[in-house]
Amino acid sequence: MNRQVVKLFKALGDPNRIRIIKMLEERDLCVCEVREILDLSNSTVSKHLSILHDAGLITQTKEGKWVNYGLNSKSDIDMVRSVISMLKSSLLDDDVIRKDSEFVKKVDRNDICQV
Amino acid sequence: MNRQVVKLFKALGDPNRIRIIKMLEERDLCVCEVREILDLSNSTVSKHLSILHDAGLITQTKEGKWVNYGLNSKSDIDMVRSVISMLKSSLLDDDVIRKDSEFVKKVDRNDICQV
DNA sequence: ATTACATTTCGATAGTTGACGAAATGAAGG
DNA sequence: CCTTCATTTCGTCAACTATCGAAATGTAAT
Repeated sequence: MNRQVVKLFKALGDPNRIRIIKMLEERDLCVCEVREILDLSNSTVSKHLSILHDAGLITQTKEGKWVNYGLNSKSDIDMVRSVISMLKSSLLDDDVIRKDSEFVKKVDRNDICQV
Repeated sequence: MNRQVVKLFKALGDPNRIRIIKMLEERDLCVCEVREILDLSNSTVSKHLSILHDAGLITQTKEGKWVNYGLNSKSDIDMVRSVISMLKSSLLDDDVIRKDSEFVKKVDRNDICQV
């Protein structure tokens, strides 16, 4: 059967990846910004992002030495758009998610990105 | 952070559980009907159903020696209702899902349930 | 072309998951 | 209360996943 749907839900079945999706609601982010917020290694964050990308949930664009990841809100796939908009109205009262969002708003890539 | 959301997506991140959800769109089913269709052991099916139940996606009601599982379309949780209705309009063209649905329509519990 | 730094890939490892069969539990009817 | 049969729980095992650090790759500026 259709593995894309399973892949989509699998991608969302991890707390760190949900946090990433919610952070990307604020703005596009690079690997090292996400690393700083989630407090994981670069390689782990890169892997999480590639899983989300593979599921069609996020886009990936090069900008100089950075790779910007953003929500794929314009996806061709109905279910991807639905899930993204569904998540937009969820977890609004979650402390971790709220803190993450604040951090994303405040932080400047040039301050925190030094591997 | 809120583990319920993660639990929900984890529950849906398995092809057999997606098949179960889609079967339950046809009608309520007991463990051994699902076992027959998915061709898994009883214990495995029971586990899958308990994961879906734990995620709030399905209801569980005793009927004599059977336990009927059904979609929790009236859930209090927005995201559960959204996901259920989202899945209703998905995978309509999937061969496995279509075959499963046909099977569910045709089959009688009393014919197939003998462990 | 060398350095600096962001990112990805690789190899290893601990923890989780999906599967089974066997044993335990529960419910209905003799 | 004994049997039957649906279901759940338990113990085990193989496969998968999340994580890390190290090595490899990519890109910009010196």
